[in-house]
Amino acid sequence: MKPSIHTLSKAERLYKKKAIDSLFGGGNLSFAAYPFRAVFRVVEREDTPVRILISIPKHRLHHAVDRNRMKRLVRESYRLNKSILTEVAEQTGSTVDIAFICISDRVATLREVQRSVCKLLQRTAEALVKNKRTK
RNA sequence: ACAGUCGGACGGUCUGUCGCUGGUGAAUGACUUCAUGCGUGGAGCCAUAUCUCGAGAGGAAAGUCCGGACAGCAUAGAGCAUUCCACUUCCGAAAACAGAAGGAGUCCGCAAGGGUUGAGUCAUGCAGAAGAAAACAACCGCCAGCAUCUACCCCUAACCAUGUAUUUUCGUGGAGAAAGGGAAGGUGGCAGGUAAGGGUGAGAAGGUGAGGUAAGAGCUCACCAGGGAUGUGGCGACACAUUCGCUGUGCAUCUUGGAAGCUGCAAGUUCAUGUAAACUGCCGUUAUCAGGGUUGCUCGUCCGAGGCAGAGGGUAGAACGCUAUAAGUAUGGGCCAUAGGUUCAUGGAGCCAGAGGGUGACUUCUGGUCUAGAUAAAUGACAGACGCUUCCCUUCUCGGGGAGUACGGAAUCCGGCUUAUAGUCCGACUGUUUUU
RNA sequence: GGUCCCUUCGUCUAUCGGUUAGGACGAGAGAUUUUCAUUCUCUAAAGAGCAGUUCGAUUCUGCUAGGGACUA
Repeated sequence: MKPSIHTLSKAERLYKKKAIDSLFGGGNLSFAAYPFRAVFRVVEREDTPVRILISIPKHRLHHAVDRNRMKRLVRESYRLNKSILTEVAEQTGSTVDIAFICISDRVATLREVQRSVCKLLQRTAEALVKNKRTK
């Protein structure tokens, strides 16, 4: 096992404006698991199997310090648990764009964030498998 | 001891595991080029699920309230507007400011201290409600004069009573005119004087008291507040003295002096990708005016054959700007009274640039270097220990346990201001109480 | 990041520094009606917060909080 499996480089992040517009514009599937909501979309295979985006609305957490803290917690829990989704995506041979959106008004603990992110990743993986079967 | 004032400094530390950003060196891979004995080797450049090394938020990074650097555009000139500043002197590691320091006036505080600001007001306009009136006047009221009236009061003749006395007369008391005199009063009278009073208000002709007057009035005087002039002191704001009776409050406008070109790193530059030189309406096209530049307007001036508006189409990826090309420490000294910080010098090892030496690893000299540079936006997460504050148990300490450990995250860069901050430290002071 | 703007009854809004802050919709009470609706009458209800300037602040100034627009 390679030591660098829990990583998060720029290639794993979603930063192109077009991709973000299509992710939020069309009717893509979404799940909610407090304190987060996930939106995802399956596209043709590119370099990386999964690309993520984290969004903390300013009108929910006013201070920049709180937003930074929340975003870092999400990044950390995704980094430690991303194998749930990446393995499925590798098998199906497509790229998944997924966005995590904060729907909480206060800063959560690491345990809450980790539970939420794991749940969202599992449900996304299930939906991905189902989507491939229907095809 | 308690309470308080001002100024300044700090604002966690260590270990482990896993990550992020950009960088040095190595390794691997792709491409270009040179050499070639076609096996490869050298150089350049790019990349990374690799390795190594060291770096990575603040005192306010915040608010965006001032000012500057920097960038683009603009800039012959004249006039008029507009905005900002406004007690005074002075200051700088580049400059500027609404900044710092010292000083002045004024208000608050027992005090240490703190807040605040007067450019000018001659002319113009306004001032709700209340009040007679908001400064021009008018009204009520007060007052000497003139006219007129009086049933009231006083004096007096005649008259009555009484006393004295021969009588005239005289004294006392009463009564008393339509005549006379006096005093006082009246009149919705006349023509005047009235900065007292009319109690309301932020403000009522500067305030208080005395004199004065028909009544009053800085009309006069004393004291106090302000202003003008003169003199003295001060660089100055101002202060003090003398003198002049000069004196309502607030706001706006106006006037005076000074300053200001506009936009802001999403400025601006380059590469890549892509589209519509199409459509509709209006104005104009060779001699005067469509339109544009000239900071907001006008004049003037320059350009000028296309311009303006509507409705739409397309891109939004990357690089530069951009964080010096290049590091942290140890010792000693100076400065800020001290805490902490800052600066200078030196030492050895390190890095960068240039020059020189050596076949080469490398080395010598000179100069420099104290470092965040992300871009859907890194600087982190978790665990443990320590430190600090406070509480409880034990109590001489030691020790054990619980709780807390703030405000807040760079976005081109600096100098200020303002606002938010758990806790700690240093210096200079003030007041009260107790003891000596 | 930069440049600007706005906060007034429950909602939408008006206001030249000077009354008891006006209006519409909505709410409540009453009248009309057999009842409901309509209609009519009446009532309650507001200056984002804290300071400053002023005799007096919703209005002017500063700070704080919240909301919005434009800008490659």
